[in-house]
Amino acid sequence: MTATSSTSPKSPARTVATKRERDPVAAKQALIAAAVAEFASKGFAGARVDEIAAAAGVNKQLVYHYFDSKQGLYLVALESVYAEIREKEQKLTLNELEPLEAMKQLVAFSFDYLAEHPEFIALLADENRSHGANLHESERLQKMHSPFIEMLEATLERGVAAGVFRPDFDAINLYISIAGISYFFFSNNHTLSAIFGKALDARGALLQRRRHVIEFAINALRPDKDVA
Amino acid sequence: MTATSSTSPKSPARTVATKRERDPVAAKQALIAAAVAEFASKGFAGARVDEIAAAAGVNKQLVYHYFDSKQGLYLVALESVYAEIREKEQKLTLNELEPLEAMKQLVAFSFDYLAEHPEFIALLADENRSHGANLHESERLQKMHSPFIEMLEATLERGVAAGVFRPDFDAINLYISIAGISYFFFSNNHTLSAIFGKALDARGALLQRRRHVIEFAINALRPDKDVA
Amino acid sequence: MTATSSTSPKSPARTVATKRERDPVAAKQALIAAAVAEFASKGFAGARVDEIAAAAGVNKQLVYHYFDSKQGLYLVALESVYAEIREKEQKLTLNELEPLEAMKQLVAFSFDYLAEHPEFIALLADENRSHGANLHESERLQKMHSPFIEMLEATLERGVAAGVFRPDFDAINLYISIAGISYFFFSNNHTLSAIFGKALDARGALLQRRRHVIEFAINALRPDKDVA
Amino acid sequence: MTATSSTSPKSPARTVATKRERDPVAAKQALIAAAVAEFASKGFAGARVDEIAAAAGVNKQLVYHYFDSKQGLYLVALESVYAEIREKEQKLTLNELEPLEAMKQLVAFSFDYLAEHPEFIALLADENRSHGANLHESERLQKMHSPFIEMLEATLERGVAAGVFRPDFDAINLYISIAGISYFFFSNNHTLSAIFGKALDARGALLQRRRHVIEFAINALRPDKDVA
DNA sequence: CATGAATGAGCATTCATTCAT
DNA sequence: GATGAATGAATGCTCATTCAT
Repeated sequence: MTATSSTSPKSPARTVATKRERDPVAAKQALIAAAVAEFASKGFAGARVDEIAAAAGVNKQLVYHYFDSKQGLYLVALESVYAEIREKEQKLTLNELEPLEAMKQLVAFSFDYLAEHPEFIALLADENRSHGANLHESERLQKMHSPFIEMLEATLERGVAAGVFRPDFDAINLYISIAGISYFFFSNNHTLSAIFGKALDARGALLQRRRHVIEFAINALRPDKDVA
Repeated sequence: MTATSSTSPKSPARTVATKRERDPVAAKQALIAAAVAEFASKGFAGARVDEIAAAAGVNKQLVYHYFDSKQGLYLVALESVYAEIREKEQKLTLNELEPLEAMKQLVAFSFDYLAEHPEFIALLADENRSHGANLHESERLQKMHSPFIEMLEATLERGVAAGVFRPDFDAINLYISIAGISYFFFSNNHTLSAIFGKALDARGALLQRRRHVIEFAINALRPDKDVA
Repeated sequence: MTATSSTSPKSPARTVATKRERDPVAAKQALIAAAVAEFASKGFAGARVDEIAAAAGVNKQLVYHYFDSKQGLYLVALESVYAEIREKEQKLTLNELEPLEAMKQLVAFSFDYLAEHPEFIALLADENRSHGANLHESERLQKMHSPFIEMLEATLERGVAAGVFRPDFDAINLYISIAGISYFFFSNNHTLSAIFGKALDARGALLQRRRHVIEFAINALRPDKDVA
Repeated sequence: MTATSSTSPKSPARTVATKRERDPVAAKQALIAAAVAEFASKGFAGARVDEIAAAAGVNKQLVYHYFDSKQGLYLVALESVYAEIREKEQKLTLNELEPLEAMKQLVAFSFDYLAEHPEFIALLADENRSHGANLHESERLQKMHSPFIEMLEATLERGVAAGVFRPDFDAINLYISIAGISYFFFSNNHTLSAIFGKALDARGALLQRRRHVIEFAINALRPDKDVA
């Protein structure tokens, strides 16, 4: 990666002293990206600082320079995956859609995001095994409130008002249920495939699951009857 | 746990107690129990053979004597937690209940089991991070077919026939959805608590979730309308 | 090996109580044979008691029962290979041959024995690395005087008297030289093969070496001149 | 040995001495020297990485840093002893001597080198027990062709041409014989001493053997007769 | 900032040996 | 005697982290 190229070792005029041969920001980003990948595939304990540095193409010392410790790097990696999903969530604009369609998009989004970000799931799993210790430590993470839950709440209310959603569900439980039907499929894809003897990571199974998830969630939300 | 059971010192007065109750089966069980706990709380890579042996109250070498390697012990630990849930599943007798009630019990069971067995979730998570590698290796695990899915299928069919369940869902997707709404709540309890700023592991939150889960699932299963 | 067969567990009359289900002598022999092989191929430190017992088809405990320790077994193994060569040496009857022919046979014997007993060389090498520690410990080994050296001495004297051997060599130095030209070829066969890029363990190389060895030794022994 | 050399503390007054002289080359050399000694006296399997590092006065991890594994260190140790003898051999200049004298020097050299380098013998022995496995692996070792054999061949040819050596011996066999009469004396010094009840490692025995070795070899090389 | 060297604590695993049955 | 269980002291090797340049 960030190779040693970058020419000009001793340029006659070192105008900008702050920016030397390497780009600190790029190095940092490379480390975080490598960390996310390594922590996701090996877990915190299984991940190796050496390999993260090597994968990022930087010296191991930089890890300690920038992040103090393996733990520190893990924290930033965690923040980075959270930041990314929050950013994606921001882009959802549902207020103009009618409740049913908006809800479908929310369900679809939570499915699609997980489908494309297995590292998010892996990091979450490790974080939960350690009782969310890092989450509690990070102030930044605390502040990254999810707009998703608010959109969901707004959409839910609109739908209830419009009579297309049943009023029994609170937003948090609904969120967990909607996320859960997608999350479990991805988080446990391998064990489920083994148990059912069916390749649930195949393209077909994925698309089929996506349809089911939306249908299942929407149906659960439907009001009891269209009482006359 | 630490096999302190083992009643009956045989002779009422044993002047010099044998240093250790020589009981291979107990030692093995103690190791497995300790392994389940350690692997669940630290993950495979984070778990320490030393600590497992210490927790089991046996010599570390016995791990290798009985299980060949840390990996071997992990495999048996995994099998043991699977065996336990399969055993519990066997005890469910739903054929005499009417479909709706049977389905409620299935949903409740999948919630209650996870509530009481956080180590099951933790081991599953680690296993999925490694792409179910151990699951694939173990023949015993392959043979531990879940009766749950069959019960679910039978119940689903009965309910569809009786007109109380919609016919659109296949059993596998339904299973994943039902399991998912419970699983995600427990597997991600800590991160969810942090995000929502709400103690989701509190007794009240648990009971409330349980009610929601059943209601959500049952509702999703309801047929489209009671068309006249 | 020494299988569990051996029938008749509870014969009505256990006349000979000393000989039970197994044959202690056979077990001991099997252990020694296995030990010779294992120690020869792995060295003392590299040899594994477990594997020796397994190869002998007996329980590991027997090693300690019969030989006290790994070291004890090694000692007996060493004695056994010495005993074997001494026994073979005993069978040489050279007094009736004329000195030259007798000497040729001595040289040939020392070559042939080594050719057929690589384990002897291997054990000697390990023993010498540890400064012959075991040799010094064993009284039995001390007593196993080699008849070879005496035969050599007698033959040498006869030849000198007959004018066919030069008188300058003492028997011990001669013995070492004769043994050395064969021993080095076998003991260092692999490194020599590597250095010379030639398979010195091939049948042809062996026969050629045998001829050379005899010729070289006999020639060295020839008196200075047939001075008139 | 323990790299205490390293003169020059540069600045005359260094208030706080650096904890350890940071000198990779010295550390490496110290490790190799310690490895040669340890492997020679204990064999590969008996040698302890801990003790090698301790003897070299460096951290154990450096073994793995520089040599990857115990095996890797062993290989380098082996290469180092080979390199040393090759270097010594290079210094022999025999072309100007007459064949007989040159041959005497060759024989004497092969005796003297072994006399002074018991570790060479010990490492060779272990290497041969493992069928020269390491020798085959090392490219560097393959390339360290011995000039000795070529000198021997040249000297032999010159002597044959001059009529002072018999023409029957090929250089390889001759090399093995010459090396063998010295090697065996040293390699098996302890067992020979035990068998003969004579301290063959004593100064006197050594000198006497040296004389014998030269005489024996030269005599073996003499042509059949000074035929008139 | 960058780099290789160095450290120390720890980790899975091995092994000769002993114990209990 | 025979067997599996058990032990404790290692043993080769790893890893996060720090140092020196």
